[in-house]
Amino acid sequence: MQFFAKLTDKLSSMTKELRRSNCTNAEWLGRVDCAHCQIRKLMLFSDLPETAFDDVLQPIDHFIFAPGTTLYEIGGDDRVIYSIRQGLVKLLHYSDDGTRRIVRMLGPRASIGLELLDGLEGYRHTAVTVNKVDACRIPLATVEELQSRHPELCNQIRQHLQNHLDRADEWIIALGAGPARERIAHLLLMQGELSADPNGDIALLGREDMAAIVGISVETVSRIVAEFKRGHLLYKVAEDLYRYDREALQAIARAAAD
Amino acid sequence: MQFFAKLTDKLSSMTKELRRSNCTNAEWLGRVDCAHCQIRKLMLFSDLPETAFDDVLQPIDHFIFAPGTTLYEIGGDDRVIYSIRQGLVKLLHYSDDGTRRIVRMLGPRASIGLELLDGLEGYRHTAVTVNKVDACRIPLATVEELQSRHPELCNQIRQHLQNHLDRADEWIIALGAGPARERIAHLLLMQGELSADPNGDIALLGREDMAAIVGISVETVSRIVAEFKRGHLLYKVAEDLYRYDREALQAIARAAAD
DNA sequence: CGAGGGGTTGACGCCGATCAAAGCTGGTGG
DNA sequence: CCACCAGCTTTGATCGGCGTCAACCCCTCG
Repeated sequence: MQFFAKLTDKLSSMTKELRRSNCTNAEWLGRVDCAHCQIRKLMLFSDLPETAFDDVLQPIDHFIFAPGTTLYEIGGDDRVIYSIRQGLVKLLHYSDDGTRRIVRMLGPRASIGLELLDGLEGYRHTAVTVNKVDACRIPLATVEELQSRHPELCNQIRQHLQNHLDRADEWIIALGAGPARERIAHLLLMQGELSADPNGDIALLGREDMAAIVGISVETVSRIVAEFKRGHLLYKVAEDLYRYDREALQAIARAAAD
Repeated sequence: MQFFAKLTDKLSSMTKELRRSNCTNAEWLGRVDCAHCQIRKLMLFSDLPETAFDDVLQPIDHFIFAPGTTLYEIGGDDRVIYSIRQGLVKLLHYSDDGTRRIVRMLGPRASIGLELLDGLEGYRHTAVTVNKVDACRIPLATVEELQSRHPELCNQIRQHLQNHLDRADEWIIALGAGPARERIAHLLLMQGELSADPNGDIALLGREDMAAIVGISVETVSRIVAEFKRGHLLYKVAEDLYRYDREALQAIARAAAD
């Protein structure tokens, strides 16, 4: 009996997920057991004791999302947030003429959708996976429940928000002004720092995404990236993996902007 | 005895303030009695009961700062935050070539300096008053003390951070891309919405500040603003107070960006 | 009265947007 | 297996917007 309840629950989670994902499929990895999560100490719930998760009412699910999957849409309110374990998620905003602007790029350890805690406005952006993304989907009610029992969670949430804010400011300063080549240099350097790779190797984004990030045209991005490649400031070290000349890029980036 | 302690305390507050204010003077209005503050319900401490302030260890002071006063500097850590009651404060970032970029513009009800709660990194920006600014200076220790006794304060802080974040995103989307005239139009509209004035009348910023906000040159800003004035999209209604043609500016702003 | 700071305007050149077309790659179906 | 196509990247040509340098105006303040 219990078994059936759990099963239908699982299935409804999956189909709901599949419906929301407009592009591709999501692979459900199972109900999460946070208490024994290997990387919990790095994530949103790092401060909580293991016992905190014993009796949460709404379950946390663990997914792997294919590239290009929409996790949520601006204005929507699925009552869930996502904690990213692996991969990249872009937060975007569509202007009414169809122009897309990428506002933030989030990787491992980040949480997205926290703006729902604020009340009735819904998600502030559309969130789309860039890579294959490994993430936990946490019901908002669960966050609120945990917070009411463990007020220290609030500090963790605050730090996550502060982190978003710092990234947004960096975005404005480094990617929002100055000549195109400086912005691209900044972008590559930022990606390198964000990268999980010890060498700082990065997976180049599509030109369209890069254009939407730094706010210039696709052609210009392509020209500059191609130029970097020709000058060996950027070269392939593996399939979908590029290494860059940090010194040189920093010199370009520093030319006129921070 | 107690009286003298308080007095010297006051004086040290004042001189410290005067030292930090590199441009102009700050007028000290006195120690604050939050419990009876007329506008507390609108501010950071809105959720707290009146009794919460009975025995805070470090005092909250109330100042009026002259235009151009530096409240704090990037990287510094004065262990205080400011709650803005009236006026405008700009948060800026200097690039190493001397370029300034204004990252946020904050008015009544906003709190600045909350990033100190996060730990050891200090202020993330330099904060400078634009107008005459009426603000309360709250020691960080007081915030932490109040929060430990009233965990619900954390939600209020979270909302303030979320608000900053929303503003930053808006900044990126509306002011960080698109042709110069669209950005200026957006800027004026944003100012109008921020304005306390019921008609949405605004005090025009200096051209240099506007340039640092939208990331274009002073001359271009001047040209565009002058053009707006010539076309009566923008006209003076009083000393230092301008009204704008909302429809027309929105049309310009919508041309290609949000 | 002169000096200085902020705003406006003009002239010129370059960066980057736009339009257009040609490689390149992977997928699909014959 | 190859032909073909679609999508992405690269490259070229052209043109307009905006940065830059410079002069001038206006106002305030010493």
